[in-house]
Amino acid sequence: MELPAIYDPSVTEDKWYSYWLKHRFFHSEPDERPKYSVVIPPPNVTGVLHMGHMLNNTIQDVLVRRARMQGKNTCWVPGTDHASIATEAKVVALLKEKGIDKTGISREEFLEHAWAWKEKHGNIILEQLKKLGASCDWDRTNFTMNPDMSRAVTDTFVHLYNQGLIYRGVRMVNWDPQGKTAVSDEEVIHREVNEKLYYLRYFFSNDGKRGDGYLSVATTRPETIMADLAVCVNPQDERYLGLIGRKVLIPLIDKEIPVIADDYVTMDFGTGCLKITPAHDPNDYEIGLRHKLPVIDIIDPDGTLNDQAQILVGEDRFAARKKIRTMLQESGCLEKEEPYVTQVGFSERTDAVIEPRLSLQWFLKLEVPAKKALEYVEDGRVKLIPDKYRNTYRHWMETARDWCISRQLWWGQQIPAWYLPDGEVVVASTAEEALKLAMKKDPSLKQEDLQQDPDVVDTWFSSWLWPISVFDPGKPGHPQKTPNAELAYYYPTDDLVTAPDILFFWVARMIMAGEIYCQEKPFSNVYLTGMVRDKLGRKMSKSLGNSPDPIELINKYGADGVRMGLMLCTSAGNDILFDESQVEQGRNFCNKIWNAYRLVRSWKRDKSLPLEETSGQAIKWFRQLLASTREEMEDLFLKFRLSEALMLLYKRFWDDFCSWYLEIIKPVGTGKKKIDAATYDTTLEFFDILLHMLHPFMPFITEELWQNLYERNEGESIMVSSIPGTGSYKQEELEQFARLQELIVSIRGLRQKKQIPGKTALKLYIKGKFPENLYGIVKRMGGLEEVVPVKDTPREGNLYAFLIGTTEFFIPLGELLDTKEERSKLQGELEYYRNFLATVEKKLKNPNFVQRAPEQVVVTEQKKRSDALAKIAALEQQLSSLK
RNA sequence: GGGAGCAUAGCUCAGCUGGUUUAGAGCACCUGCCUUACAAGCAGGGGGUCAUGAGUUCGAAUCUCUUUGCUCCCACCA
Repeated sequence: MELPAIYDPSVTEDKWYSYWLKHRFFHSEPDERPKYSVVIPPPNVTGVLHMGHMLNNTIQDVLVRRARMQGKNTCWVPGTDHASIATEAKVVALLKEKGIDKTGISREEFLEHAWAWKEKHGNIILEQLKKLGASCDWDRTNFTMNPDMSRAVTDTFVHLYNQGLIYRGVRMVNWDPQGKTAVSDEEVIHREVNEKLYYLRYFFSNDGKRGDGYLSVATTRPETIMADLAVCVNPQDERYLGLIGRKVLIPLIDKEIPVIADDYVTMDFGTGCLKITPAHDPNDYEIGLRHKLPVIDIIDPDGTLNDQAQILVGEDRFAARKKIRTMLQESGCLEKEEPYVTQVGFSERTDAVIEPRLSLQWFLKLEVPAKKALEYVEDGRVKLIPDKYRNTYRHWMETARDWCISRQLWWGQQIPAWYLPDGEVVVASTAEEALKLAMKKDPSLKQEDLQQDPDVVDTWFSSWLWPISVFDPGKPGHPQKTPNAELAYYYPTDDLVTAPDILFFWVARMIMAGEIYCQEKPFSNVYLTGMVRDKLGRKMSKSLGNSPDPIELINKYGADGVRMGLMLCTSAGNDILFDESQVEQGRNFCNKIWNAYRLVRSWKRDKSLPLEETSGQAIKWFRQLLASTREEMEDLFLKFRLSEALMLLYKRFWDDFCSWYLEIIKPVGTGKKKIDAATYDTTLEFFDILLHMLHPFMPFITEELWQNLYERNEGESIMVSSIPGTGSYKQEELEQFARLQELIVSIRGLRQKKQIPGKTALKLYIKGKFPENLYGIVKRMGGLEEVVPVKDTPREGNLYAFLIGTTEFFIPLGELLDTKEERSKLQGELEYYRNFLATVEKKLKNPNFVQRAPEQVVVTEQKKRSDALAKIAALEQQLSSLK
């Protein structure tokens, strides 16, 4: 078979992916084998694959493929999330382009558009994952708004309501004026913003007219003054003691409001006077409650001022701020303004400035679930990787406030609550059941008398059920129900791979749902990936244009190359600085593997040839190296140190297998490609093992070569084949070989330095310990004609001398030896070892050290001393023989 | 404002339950090579007072504290 010198991923990747699909290797059904299950963090159905997905899904695929090769019944469940607010925003924008206003169409019409859009774009991201090689069980592809998934959400709502965990109430919520919906605390992102602090004059009231004197009140939100209901000072504040109870006038509208006192106010901030606006500030709301103030809401859901404001009606809150500033100035009520840096909340999804807003919403009590979910992590039933996230996790779980779960949107699961004409509410899974409940209160009621709550639940209220409902959608909402066979087999899942920014949104809540409905964790390990940034450490964003298109990268470098590039620079929890050069390294590695295979394939197996000593020794060494590598790999995977595992394989393949093993055994001489059968067979076996170890990281090229390695039948695949055994290893023998390598590197270095061509054969004397059965390899790799063991330093002149461990080596160089240079080299080394000896002896002469240090450490130091002494003696002798 | 984490070679990182010679890897870099597997390659090589200052210790990259510089999380003092 003639193979091209350059590996071309484009001819293999699609071929093998279709092959895997055709033979349903990704599909899993419960059986008697041990299972390994993973649920994908469902990407937004509107989403397009970005580098974060690439990283995340590569990691999952590596874990999944490795488990599968270990013989586990492996199930990776894929799917997408309906992402209510993000998707709804997209659909609204899309309709707007078509000239359709959401407010002008019915809920049903809107949902039709939304579903149509989902059908058209919803699978893009999953198709992209296939390009990456993701071995998901596509038969199980799910969607958080599939009917049975939605049913699970509804049942959960009903169950938790009946448990008294869900309640409805008026609360100050985070309002997104762009999405026109409430959002949870976690969906608000605080950013520092340069604003102004305005100092406003609230004149004392003289029967509703401006009296003498005023209170100066500092605020960042002058547009809300019309909703003021008091000015508040600290009761301890001597400046204002006599003023409590007096009335002041709101600037511009001259409305009379009282001066009240509350401990909340800090005396040394601003002027010590705080305007109280209960409708538009959470703290003011609390103060308002304490002082029984009414509430005046002047801002509409879309962020514009309403009639209640009296002035600037219809203006957007920020436009109103600008205008009111001018008006205040003109009326003499703006005392001064100063620059002020403050934290402003933005909506995670729409980036609109969050407006605190009083509204009637549904809440889920988190206190008890959070406490239980904390225990899972604290006692190690759920492990976070890296461990540092335990602190943040604990902090959040200890301070979690009730979760606002209602959203004023249409795209999502509608809240299963029905209102009776008298305003009473019934909560039930279906309209019929709701009617039954309602009729218990009033038998005359009919279906049309009931009004379903128009809101939907938060997306996370569906995704927190994901690891349960993908297996058994009937289980959420029904803690007593016996789990179906799937849930019983696959749950809890093994590993979850996700980003730390949704640790609370999602991970914590899945643990809560797991506890509530299964009394069991949803997964054992949570591997938290870092964020993918560009090489300058900046976040990848569309506006910066620094985010590469993953599909283009795959087309350019191959999926294996991209996977390797990502995996090389990922350590759990640390952000990864992505640079295309890493992907290039991945591609180069593919090419290396490819060419190693080409070399092996170019040989002719010849049964009549005997096994050469050099090959025998190389085989013995490499077999042990593989055994020790597998042991290391086990350990690295256990600790989720995936980049290190890959780097280890990279070095084993490139440095050890290619540069040493293959170079030692490869047939030499022109045109001669014959190789003895034993070496040939063993080399294929080694190749087989290496391909197996590499496969989780680089599935395509390994499958391609594995298929070629031996005769294969249709239906076979590396991904479901077992790894050949490697046996045991002896550490001393590996170390011995490492010294052999060091010797050869020294000889090559000498050649390089002295410009001795490879063809010029050299002679080597060995004084000291060095196994004779490795002479052959030394000769071959070092280009030597003779290796001579000696008892004493040879008498021969012009010897180039060097040390490895305590063994001395000499190479006669004749004219080439520069005695002066040689002497200074030896003297340099001598100085080094003398200094070294000095530090060691300093330690050993220190009675404190000898007394207090552990015996083993002292022994090591003594060994260091004797070694150094031996080396110094050797060097001195070499030096004297130079003269 | 509170909390957490990080700082080791030009870059990305490992080492951090203190003691395996005087700190490692990959990439990048430098030198020499188109040696019929691979120039996406081969061979060789240089490069770090482990951010700072102090302390604990016989001994510190590793433990404690100080300073500086980044990063993240939490927190609604107008």
